[in-house]
Amino acid sequence: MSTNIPVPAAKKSRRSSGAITLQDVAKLAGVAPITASRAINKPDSVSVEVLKKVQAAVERTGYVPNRMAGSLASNRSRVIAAIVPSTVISVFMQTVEAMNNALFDAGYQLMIGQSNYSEKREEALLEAVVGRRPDGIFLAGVLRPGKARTRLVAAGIPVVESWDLTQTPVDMLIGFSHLEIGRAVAKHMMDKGRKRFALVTAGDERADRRSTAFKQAIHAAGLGEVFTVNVGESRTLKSGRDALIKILAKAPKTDAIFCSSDLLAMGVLTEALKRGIKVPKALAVMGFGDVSFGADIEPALSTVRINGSDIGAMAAKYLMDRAEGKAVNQPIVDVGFSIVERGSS
Amino acid sequence: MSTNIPVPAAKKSRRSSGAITLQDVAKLAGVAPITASRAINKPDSVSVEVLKKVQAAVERTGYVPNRMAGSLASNRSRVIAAIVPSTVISVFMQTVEAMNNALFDAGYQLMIGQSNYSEKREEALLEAVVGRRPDGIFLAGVLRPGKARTRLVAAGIPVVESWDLTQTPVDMLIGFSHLEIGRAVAKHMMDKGRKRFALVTAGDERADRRSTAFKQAIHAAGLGEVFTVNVGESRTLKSGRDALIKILAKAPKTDAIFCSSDLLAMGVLTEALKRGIKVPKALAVMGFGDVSFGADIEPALSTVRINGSDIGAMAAKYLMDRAEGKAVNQPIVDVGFSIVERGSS
DNA sequence: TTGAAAGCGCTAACAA
DNA sequence: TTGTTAGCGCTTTCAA
Repeated sequence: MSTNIPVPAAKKSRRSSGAITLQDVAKLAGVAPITASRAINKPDSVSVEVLKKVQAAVERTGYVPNRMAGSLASNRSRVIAAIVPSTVISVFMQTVEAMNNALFDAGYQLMIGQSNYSEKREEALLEAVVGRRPDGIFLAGVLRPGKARTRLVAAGIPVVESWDLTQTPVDMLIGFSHLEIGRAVAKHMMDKGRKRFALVTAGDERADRRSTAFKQAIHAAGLGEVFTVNVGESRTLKSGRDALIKILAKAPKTDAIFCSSDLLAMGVLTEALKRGIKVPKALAVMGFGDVSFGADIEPALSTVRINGSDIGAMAAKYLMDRAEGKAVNQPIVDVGFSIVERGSS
Repeated sequence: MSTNIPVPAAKKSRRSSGAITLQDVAKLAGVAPITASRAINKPDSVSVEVLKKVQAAVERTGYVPNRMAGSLASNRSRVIAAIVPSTVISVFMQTVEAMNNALFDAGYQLMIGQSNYSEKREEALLEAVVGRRPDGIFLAGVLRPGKARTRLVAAGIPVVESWDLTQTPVDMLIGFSHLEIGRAVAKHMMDKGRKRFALVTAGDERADRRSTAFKQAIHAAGLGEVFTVNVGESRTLKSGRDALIKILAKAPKTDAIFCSSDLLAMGVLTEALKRGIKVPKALAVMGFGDVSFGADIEPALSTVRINGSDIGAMAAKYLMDRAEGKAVNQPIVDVGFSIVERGSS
């Protein structure tokens, strides 16, 4: 039995990958490569007859277009890159999920890089990512001035910075104010009649800003020192437990604790539970991020809610719009936050 | 002041992206493009003099190599694609994190797709991903026979399937036996003297297999029915709480519950705590996955531990080895699991 | 509606 | 060690 189906196993030339190409499909369909390309990408621009022939050829050969070649020729990769500090139990993953869903539906693909909260690594990642010529870059955070920032501006790739505000975004920005969050949490706690405050905070810049604003608001109200435990890179539940132990030892009269993440707050709750400290009666606890299960633990965790999915969906839309040459109406968006009062405060 | 630095703003040709190219760098350095390429990619293969000139030109122009063009020419993308069911609080993210770290260090990039536990979407994702010509594909799970599988085999791209075992992997496999896990958990609980069992399980195939094996082991020991709550797609802590309520209503004598995820198990623990049910005295609870904070909650969660990071690191290594033409010694690996006995069982 | 030609920016292959 | 040439597989441009 003879067949015209190209045999991928037998490489055609030294350099070829051996895979079925548009060329093969075109030959089989008896049309020019560009016509086959049109039939596949813009079926409307081609006669029904040609369309059928090409589709048959695609089916028969199992042709999968090489998007890398297409991207090179069209200067559009349909790839969006996201750079996040962490991919495990991270508040950013909701955003990534929402982006990924929106992108997939539009035929885009997501590249992901994790900086592990290291600025140096973020720069290296950015450099690597720019080399891939993505149509857009999403950053969980705001880029500090520096080489990477300069380069990103020069590259002219659409960028969405997020999860923060700045007067000088590289390009687009979808964020909220950490300063206002610190104040709002302080106000919430003071309104509840709390008098002695503590902070449990991870060592990153945004958490620092929430903490600082929190402290300032407390001081402004004349409510004295805020005992602070910095857990550094250790953003674990265990760190939250240990932090409460420290607080109990050094500032035993504390009646309200603001944690820089929900996981840390859960640690505080866990340790409080173990020691029989009544929450919220004797101690109010608030987290940050609104982890999905925070509402269902006991006591339910009060927290600061950020609509991470919204950020992701908007970022995807903005980036794709820009990739397609459309202007983005409102390139700087403050999505705000909400104080979610539940059982723990 | 005159300068030879190419101006990216002024596009050179209609088609060009306008970015600095290797050509520009080569011209500025006074060498051929291929020589500039060598200076950048294999500095050892070039004279010190040339190296310096090229580096200076790169520095001066801010050149970032276009990896897409490089990939097309060399037929090596240095991209690995990972397809996972979910990216949020998912047991797979540890694996993704480990892969991402290993890949980044070697100059690779990770594309990520989420199937949302849908087989249909997984197929679509696979098709899209193959078009990007990644050097390797990582799958969280084993691919069922079907069109996608056939196509993947035909594409000849190195593949690692994972988190499961099969006699017929597409290519490489790094997994463990869900059947043995079900048995081991049953044995663990029976050894502890438990008599009446329940299951709280999400609606996916691997969880089903653990559950079935668990039930069979219980039956084989003559210990009667296992009351089962299927939470479907709702893999939340809340579902775990609701499940315990159901169990208490329909099978109140239950003294041991095996949950298909740690989050479900935490839900069971939470509800038990609220109702004053003593864990582990009156009720033993086990989860699956060993979420990072399971050891630090109260009571600490007994679970089945999978070394997700190991899977990720191995997968990255295997895939890169294969991309570089090396053979992989042991393409099928059973990484096993361990029963982690903590406070809840 | 279809096609021919000419790249996209890089590297493999071969030659000097 | 360096360079010339010829692609990689696709799409833009221009012409019929």
